[in-house]
Amino acid sequence: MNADKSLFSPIKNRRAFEEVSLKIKALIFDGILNPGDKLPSETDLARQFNVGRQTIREALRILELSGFITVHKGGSGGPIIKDTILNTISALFLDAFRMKKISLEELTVARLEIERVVLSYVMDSIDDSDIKNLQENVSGAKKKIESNIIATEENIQFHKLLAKASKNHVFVLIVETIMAAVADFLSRIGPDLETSNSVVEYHEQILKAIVEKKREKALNLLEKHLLEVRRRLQPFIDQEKKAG
Amino acid sequence: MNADKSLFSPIKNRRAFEEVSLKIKALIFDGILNPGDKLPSETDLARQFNVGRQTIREALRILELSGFITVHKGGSGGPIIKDTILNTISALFLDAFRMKKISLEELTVARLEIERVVLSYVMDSIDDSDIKNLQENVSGAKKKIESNIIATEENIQFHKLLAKASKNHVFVLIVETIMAAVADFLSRIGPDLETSNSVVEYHEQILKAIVEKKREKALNLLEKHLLEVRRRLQPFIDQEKKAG
DNA sequence: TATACTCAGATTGTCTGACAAATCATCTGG
DNA sequence: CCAGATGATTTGTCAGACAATCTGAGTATA
Repeated sequence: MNADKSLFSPIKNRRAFEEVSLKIKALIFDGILNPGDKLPSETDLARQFNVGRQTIREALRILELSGFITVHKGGSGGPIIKDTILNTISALFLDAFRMKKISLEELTVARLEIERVVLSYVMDSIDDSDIKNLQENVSGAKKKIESNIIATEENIQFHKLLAKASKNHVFVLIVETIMAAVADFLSRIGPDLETSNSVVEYHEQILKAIVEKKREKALNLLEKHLLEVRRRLQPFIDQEKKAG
Repeated sequence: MNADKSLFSPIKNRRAFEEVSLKIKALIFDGILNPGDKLPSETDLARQFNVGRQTIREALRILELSGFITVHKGGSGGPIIKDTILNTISALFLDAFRMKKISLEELTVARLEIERVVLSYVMDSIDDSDIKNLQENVSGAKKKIESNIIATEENIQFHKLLAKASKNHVFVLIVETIMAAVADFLSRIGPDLETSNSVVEYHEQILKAIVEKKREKALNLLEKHLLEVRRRLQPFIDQEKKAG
């Protein structure tokens, strides 16, 4: 029964707008269309593909949501090829988290393990530019805390910068995705100033250990930091389980 | 300059179809619409939202691509709420891989590290049903090999089943995503029968070690297996670097 | 009774034409 | 050289129409 599928592929089930979006995607994959390039206007595309404008628009919606293009209104506007496709993935993951397909506990467990791995790569691959970015992040966060302002944004960013220092796009993608979900959750519970301060202090120590090339110390600090985060989230995890 | 954004949020920059898709998404998040539920027809939705049908269609395209709904033609067809949103993420990741935003080397490195972590969780959380699935997978692959048929599909599936046994949806998602990219790559280079056979033998040994609860042995086997895979891919990694 | 066929209704898929809104490049007056 | 008006371009949206497709009920047939 499995053989049928490979022997008789569907004749032509695709809708026109799918066909169009696939064709444009193929042009991008093949390097014929490159980031920054402008696509023709909707009317032109409709004429060239010999379909209606509505069909083109639905194809553009797909390409837009997939992160391949952005669309601008007005004179000399229109669709242009984007260079960043990666960040669109986090949005979908966040949807999944919101739909409770992923629990807070699963998220924190996975985060702990993955960040540990990432940090061990960071120890070998970090460069001066990464260190500078991280230092600016921490000092910016400290400044906020001194003015009694919660530094959630910087604290999330710290982990993304760390991932970037691993020089592996897969790690970057995974961490960004996880942190997007974490940020969404934090925005709902609203962390207090004292927590935010404690987090910044951990970040500072971790960064210091990284700069001093003290591998074990950095890993231990990260683990303590994330376990501490986990401890603070525990009530919510319990609550989720009870509601589940 | 950052404050502006939070103090004065845009009045109403959203396009109508975005508004519609967000509203429907919200209904799903809030549990008012549940998987299996049917949405009204496009014409009805247009009337209820007081917009044109084209606007509704563009909103539906977004929801469809995001994995929230499927759409069926014909009588008593129309859009219905889906229950699986997770698998749509792999598709986007695959796009990123194809666009060379992610290199084969980054992918194999990340895979090695993540599968190692996942396996260590599997050792504690695996149950009889998982073991049964894995055993069926391996025996199915062996049968194929005996008939001189390459068992790529089963070999990919093995790692997904392993992730599932970790009982953590985040791990499942990450592994499925990575394996989708691996499968795409393998389909392009077409692995030979001998490689496929070697892979199946590794899987068999790994599964045996898991069942026997020999943690270290299982982890060592997995590492050897993935390093072996890496070795076989090395020519392509070099080639990619040269082309870079 | 059970099976196969037909047909009407519903729904998506697509095209065309139209107009409003937004944006940019250019021109114009100071 | 700069500020504002202006026209052209392009997206965003609506309305109406028709084809393609699917469902399900009804009907004929064995």
